Amino acid sequence: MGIVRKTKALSTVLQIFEEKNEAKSVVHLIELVKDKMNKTTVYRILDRLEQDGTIHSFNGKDGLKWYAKCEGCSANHHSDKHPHFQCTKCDKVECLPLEIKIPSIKNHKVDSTDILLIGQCEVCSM
Amino acid sequence: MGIVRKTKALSTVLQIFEEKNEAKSVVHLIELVKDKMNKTTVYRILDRLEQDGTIHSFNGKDGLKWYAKCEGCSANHHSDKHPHFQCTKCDKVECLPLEIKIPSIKNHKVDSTDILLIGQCEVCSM
DNA sequence: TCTAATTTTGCAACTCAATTGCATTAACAA
DNA sequence: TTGTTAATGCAATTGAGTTGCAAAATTAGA
Repeated sequence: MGIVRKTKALSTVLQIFEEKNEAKSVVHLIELVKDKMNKTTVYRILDRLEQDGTIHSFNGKDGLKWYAKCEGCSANHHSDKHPHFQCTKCDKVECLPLEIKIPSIKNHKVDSTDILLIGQCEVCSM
Repeated sequence: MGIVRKTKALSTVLQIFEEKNEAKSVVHLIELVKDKMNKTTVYRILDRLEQDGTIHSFNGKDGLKWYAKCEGCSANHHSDKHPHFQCTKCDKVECLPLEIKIPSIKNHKVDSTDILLIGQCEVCSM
């Protein structure tokens, strides 16, 4: 069960994802809202939003957890198979609107993929 | 600078990677050698071996750091672009001898990739 | 609108992987 | 064998993420 009640803390977090379609690390999110709510609350809201399929999570290059808004996902179906790109200079993460073909692997059942491309983003590669 | 001196602790760790070509999490490695050396030593040896290109590291599905022996890598060139597969049931990780085609991304420079496939391995999918 | 049920939050304490500083020990070149 | 310095052990620390519990906020129903 995900979101049940609409609270102030919830809309604060939701707004961050809605005003700019950009991935955010949990650490950064906590920093952004630190005057408005406790870090535990941030973790719990993110959990609930992910259960509802509103956002999806993935691991950044340093092992930190990141979240981004889902496009066309729901609680029962999560199409978070798209790859992410993280810049080594500015650390920003982008969701890439690409399908990456994963060849099937003998005797293995692949449920999900976690693909992170690491390099220099548009701004930092100039 | 990677490995300079050949110590007992070093060969203990190296032997683990050599006797079985299997990825290991740092946590598991520390457990394996806990009677022979300090965990700090394990972390430092892994660092040095990675700098030399003897092993490569990647993040497992739970954010833990894993290491595996490199095939055809050196200190200056690291061909760790191969994907890894982690089983949701037994947690084991395999290095997959596959090339995954990454389409080039406009105005981005991709230096490396971090691809983790998650599912059930040969043993656990039966 | 008021009340009761229950979800959500804040706070403090905790877990656990990973790192750091420093004194001691071990490797090895000369 | 000795001196240099890399490597190690140990204790303390960092930082992300989690947990338990009491207090506060939301919401459904009267």
